[in-house]
Amino acid sequence: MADSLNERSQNILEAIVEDYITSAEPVGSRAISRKHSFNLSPASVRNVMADLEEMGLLCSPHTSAGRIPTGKGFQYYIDTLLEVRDLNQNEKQNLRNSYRFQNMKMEDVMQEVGRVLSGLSQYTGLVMAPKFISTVFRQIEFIRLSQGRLLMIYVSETGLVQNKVIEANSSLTAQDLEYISNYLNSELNGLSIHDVRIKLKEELRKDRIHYDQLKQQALNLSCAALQDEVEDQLYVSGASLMLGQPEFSTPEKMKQLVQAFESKKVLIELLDRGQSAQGVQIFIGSESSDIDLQGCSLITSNFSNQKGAIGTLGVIGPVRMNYSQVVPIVDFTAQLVSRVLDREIEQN
Amino acid sequence: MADSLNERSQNILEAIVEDYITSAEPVGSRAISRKHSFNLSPASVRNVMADLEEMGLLCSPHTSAGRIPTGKGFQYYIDTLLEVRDLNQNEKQNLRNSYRFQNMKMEDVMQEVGRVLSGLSQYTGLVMAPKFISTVFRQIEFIRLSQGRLLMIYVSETGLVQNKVIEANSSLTAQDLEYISNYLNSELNGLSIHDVRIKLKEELRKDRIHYDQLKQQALNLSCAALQDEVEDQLYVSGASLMLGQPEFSTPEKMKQLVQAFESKKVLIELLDRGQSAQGVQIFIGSESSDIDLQGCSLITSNFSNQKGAIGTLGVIGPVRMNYSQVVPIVDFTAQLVSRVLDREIEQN
DNA sequence: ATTAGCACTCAACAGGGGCGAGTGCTAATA
DNA sequence: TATTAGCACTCGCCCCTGTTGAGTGCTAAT
Repeated sequence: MADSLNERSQNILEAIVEDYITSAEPVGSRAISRKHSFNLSPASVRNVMADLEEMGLLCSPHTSAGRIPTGKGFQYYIDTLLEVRDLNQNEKQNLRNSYRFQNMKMEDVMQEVGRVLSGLSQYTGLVMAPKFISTVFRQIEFIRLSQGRLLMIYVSETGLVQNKVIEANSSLTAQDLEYISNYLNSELNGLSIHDVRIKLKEELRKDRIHYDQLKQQALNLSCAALQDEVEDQLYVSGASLMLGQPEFSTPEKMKQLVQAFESKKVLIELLDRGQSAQGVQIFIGSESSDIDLQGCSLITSNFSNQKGAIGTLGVIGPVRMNYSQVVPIVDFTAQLVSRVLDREIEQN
Repeated sequence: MADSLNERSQNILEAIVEDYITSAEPVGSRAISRKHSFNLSPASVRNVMADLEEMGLLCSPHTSAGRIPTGKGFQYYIDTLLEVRDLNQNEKQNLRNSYRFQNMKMEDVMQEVGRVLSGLSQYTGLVMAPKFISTVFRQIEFIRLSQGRLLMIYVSETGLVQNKVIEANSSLTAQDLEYISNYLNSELNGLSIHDVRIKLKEELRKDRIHYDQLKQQALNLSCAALQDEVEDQLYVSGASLMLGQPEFSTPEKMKQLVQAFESKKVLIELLDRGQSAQGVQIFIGSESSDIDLQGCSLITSNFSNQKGAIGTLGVIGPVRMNYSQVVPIVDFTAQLVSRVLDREIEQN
């Protein structure tokens, strides 16, 4: 239905959205008529604006103010009016140079990506590391802490390190632990955690009374170590940049925003929603959705290595965000990070 | 000099500080005269107040407002008037129950401590993990990533896991790496990183042309792995609680505060300053000190295990903070955490 | 030494008028 | 018939004003 807009209405809507993006203030008919050479008088523009308002694409904060785009208006703009140009070689190279991944461990790479995304966009950068369950097993080690407590260290294909403390009432010697980890490392190498879990279940079922006590132990331990879900890791960078945006200039809005960023839960849910999709995705935090992120938009893209471990990165900013600038940055960064992940994998 | 205050002045100063702590508003002579049974008229109180103002312990925001304590005033209050009562057994048990450390890895313990500190105090909780250089070596592992790149995993005595990517142009086999880590684990076990570094330097100097190629490699690798300084890990919890405090209710103050919390640098510097001291320390962010943390006070205490790895935890709140409530919490928590760290160490 | 009394100060609040940006409607125009 | 000039109207914003009330400093009396 919204596609039934004629060209003039589209042009005017586009002009309003873009003016609003730069000014953050209601846009009046006079400004549109003057700045953009439509050769239309303010009065004509007003007529079109009234139509757009009726359609729910614009609204006016009060009678004598200009119009601002509604969530729906932004949605329409993004869906049908926004043209995202690709970066040229020069810009790509600049972006590549912004990131310094040399000899960085995975956590630092994630953090660096967030920082750079935030710095380039001047909004808040988000990076969610690949979920534990989607990572590919590379190596596991057990280290004895105090009596009955082991430290498990897990390394994924891409060099992501996880550790966990597990209870183990039996007293295993250092040799036992070495044997166990060797056994697991040879058995589980190259499987995703998801597949690891399936395999472990099978093995445990098959060998209820295992001939080899130590192998039995190994299965038990790895079950304890790899079964539970691991909290998602989310890196938030440049949260304070959002506080500079006029839409969040009141103390209440600020507090709300900082709370939302701090708990991370809402953000993770939002990022999860885009995990199945490909390419850049845009979420508009309209009035309907989460209260915590009212007035925010999210531009995300997934990154992944060839083995399928998927993470998400993106930028969160005000709805009134410079989409045409940020979208290509997010897009290309996701590609870059995917390549970095693959670099970690041993070529054979 | 400030100690030359007579008893009445002290009482009045104390009353003002405590009123101000609960109300966050300038305290007038009338209120003091009425609420606290000094049997003094407002006029007499005013005379004393004028003296205290002259001494720099109080100030008035404007002529017709009450008085508020200056930084110096708070300092005096803390140094000579504040009585910190110990927690009774009941309260200690409650505090113990607030923390659930079972089967938590170190990072999670740190985070949990921050969360609970923040929750109990209703201010912002800070935890700085023991510095890398002060930790005691327990185990090191090397995992091959791609061609020429190794992942080093280091575990400290208390189960703190660090990892790092290092360049290694030589091509070492898995067996080589195992040999190397075994060698290092036996050589370096129980030494602090500080001592490890000294030992490595010595060894390298001694065996410039080492008879054993692999041992030489081991020394080189561990040098690369353990030489650099590692970024301090700081956990900040409940930053948004600070934004609810009236002293940070303006947008500018909020932004400033969030920025300071986000960069962490200022906080780390501040926490570092207290690392050498014992027991609870209080820093008042007076006008003179860091601009970023104006209006903030910091209550910290160090925690450590028997081997000497030192970390710091604490609470940051407005200068107008409830010291008598928060100080014992910070104190006892530090003791608790120290005990948890020791629990990790193998008893032999 | 303490206190009652009094004049004074000043932030906070509410009301009112002018300004200006912007709108909707209507009638004239190409 | 689509466009536009003109005009009355709306309403947020700003500035000025007067009032209120909490609190002070000073002085003289106790």
